[in-house]
Amino acid sequence: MKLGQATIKDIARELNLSASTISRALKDYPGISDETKRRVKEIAEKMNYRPNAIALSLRKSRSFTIGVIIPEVVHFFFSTVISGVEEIANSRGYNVILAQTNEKLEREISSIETMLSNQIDGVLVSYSKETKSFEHFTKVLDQGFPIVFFDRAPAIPDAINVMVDDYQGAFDATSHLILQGYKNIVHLAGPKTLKISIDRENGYKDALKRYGIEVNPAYIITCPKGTMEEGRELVSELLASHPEKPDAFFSCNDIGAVGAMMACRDAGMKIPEDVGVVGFSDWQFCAMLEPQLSSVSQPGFLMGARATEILLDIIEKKLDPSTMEKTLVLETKLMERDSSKKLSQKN
Amino acid sequence: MKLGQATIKDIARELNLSASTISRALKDYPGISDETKRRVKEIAEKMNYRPNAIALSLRKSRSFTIGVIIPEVVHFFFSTVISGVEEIANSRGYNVILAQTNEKLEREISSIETMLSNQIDGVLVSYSKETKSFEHFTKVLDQGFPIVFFDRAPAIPDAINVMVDDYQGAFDATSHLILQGYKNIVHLAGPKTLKISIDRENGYKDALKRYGIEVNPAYIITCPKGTMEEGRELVSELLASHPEKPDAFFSCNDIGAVGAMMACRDAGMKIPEDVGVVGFSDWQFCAMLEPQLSSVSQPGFLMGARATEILLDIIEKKLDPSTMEKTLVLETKLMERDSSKKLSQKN
DNA sequence: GATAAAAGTGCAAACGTTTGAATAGGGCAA
DNA sequence: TTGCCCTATTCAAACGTTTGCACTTTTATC
Repeated sequence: MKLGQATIKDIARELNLSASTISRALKDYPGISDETKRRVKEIAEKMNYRPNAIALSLRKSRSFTIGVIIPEVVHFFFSTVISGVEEIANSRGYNVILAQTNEKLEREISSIETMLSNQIDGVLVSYSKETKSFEHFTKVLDQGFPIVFFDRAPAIPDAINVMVDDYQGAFDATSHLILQGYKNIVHLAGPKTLKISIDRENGYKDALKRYGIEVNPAYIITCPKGTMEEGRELVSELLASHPEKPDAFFSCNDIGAVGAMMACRDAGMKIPEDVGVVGFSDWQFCAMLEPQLSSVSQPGFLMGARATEILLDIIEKKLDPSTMEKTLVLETKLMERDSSKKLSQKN
Repeated sequence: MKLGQATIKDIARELNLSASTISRALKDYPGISDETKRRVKEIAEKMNYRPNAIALSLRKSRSFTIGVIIPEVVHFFFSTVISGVEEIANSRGYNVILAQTNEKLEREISSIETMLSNQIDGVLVSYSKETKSFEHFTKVLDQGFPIVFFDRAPAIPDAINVMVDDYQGAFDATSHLILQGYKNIVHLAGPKTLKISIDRENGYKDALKRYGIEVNPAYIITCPKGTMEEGRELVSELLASHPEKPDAFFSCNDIGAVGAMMACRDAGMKIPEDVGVVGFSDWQFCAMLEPQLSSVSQPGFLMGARATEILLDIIEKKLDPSTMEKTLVLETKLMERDSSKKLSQKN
């Protein structure tokens, strides 16, 4: 009948009761007669009553909504993270509001502003590649607002992070290549603004050192864009210009690894016989390639889920940000596939 | 100083003015002296004032938030849709709240309920595979609440849809296989609950008829799960059991197509010489496979963007749902790659 | 039959904002 | 002085809930 949604007041009018009685009856508060409760619920049902969460938010200064700020949605890893966030948030009665920054600092700043305006209870952030200063985060953190960072850990003291052991993952991947008999291992590195890039590079370097191989700076190629074309081009150039050709590639991402595979194929090199390749992230398609691409798998869903659990625990005061463990490191797992299996190939 | 955020009242107290004056000053209403405006803005800035969008929502009965209900986030196509939605919503000043159903009807129903409770202004929906009855949508549509469906069009008269021309895409893909000289074309079909599955199957059938090829029911295999393993198994079985082996596969999704490619390889058949394969959706990885997989590309970003534009236009009354065009069909594009190029291979 | 306790319900304020209407003070013409 | 119009500001209600307190009525106790 009415235009908008039925409210508590409408029910009150209908039954000649006060709004407070309706509110209490609906919530099964003690002190309301069973008969009244029954009638209220019946009418509520009939009028298709749906509590107005906005009014509740205003009253309680709690919105039961968390924000997620992410560089890109169209990204296998991040989409798995979102999935994990959504799953936990939903199961604990929270909504998820989403913003993607497209790796732009400006979008990051405006997103967090809008979200705060919308009274979110907390936010999960993976900051953009452009972000070098973290004031827009510290400003709100200082006000006691809960932020949990994931994947990309910011240079903020005492910030709460959920990340993957990028160093160890890279170390494992590089070690694996060495143990398979590859000697000249090139690293396709990510932008230096991201801690994960640096960690992965360090893992790579330390693995080489561990096995007594000298780190060759010319073998570390930075791929700022992280696209397949970029990887393909840079690797092609390297192969063309370098007298002693590299015989393995460890890329900081899977897409770059595919680029490397293509460049190698272009140069007539066979994978894994002539050259080994390992990627990072273990995107879905790794198992579909020919040969299947070895990669360091990152538990995206788990990361999203754990980060959300921590955030909600902080929001609900089950966890105290000042005394809690600040960093949660999740383990990676090297998925050894054909692209790096020189040894088994020899059999 | 204070615990929470500064409010209009705080500014009012600070300047010994009333809340209404502050509100008007901040919005540059006429009738407020320039001097007052200046002072108000200065203090607002200093106190780090941030308007409370929740209070505004309550007042205006408008939340400037739209919902997106989607089967899965970890899905290339859907993630591109989300990206398009986010882009347009953001540029027009709206928030996006996200829910994934994991293809469960129950989640779909509870998601829309929660969103309505949260006073969203409208919702974009791609319904789940489990959904057979649409009452939970018609109920809210009848109340005049704006819903735009995308990709999967529901059986609801007058519902507003943005979809892809699945029929034409399938027709094109099948025609392409025929023109390349393949004769026994198998179709890996999707669940019959989805209109897109039926449309694609019809496109396949009609293309066969168009070229005078009889439709063989045994060549239509339904893959309810749509996983790679499922495709691989079903195709392997078919190849093993069928005396006259099929020489091409048109799959209703890319993952199934990869399964088919693997099964063919397992059976010692060469792609594209012995068997042609075409997928649907043109996921990122298609161009990374060996051979590269031909596929029907769906404009996911555009679909998200257009659906959002339509939804916001309805919300903002720029478009009238009763008189507007109900269905927007976006074109697909066949990406012809090596997996289906028998002819050029022969040269 | 008085008194107290218990049961059931209503009042009113609060959350932060907007907005139509009212008010105060000043200037100016008649 | 009166009357009128400006300008700048305030009042108060409204959006839909919740909740401490007060109020009425019934029931129990002595």
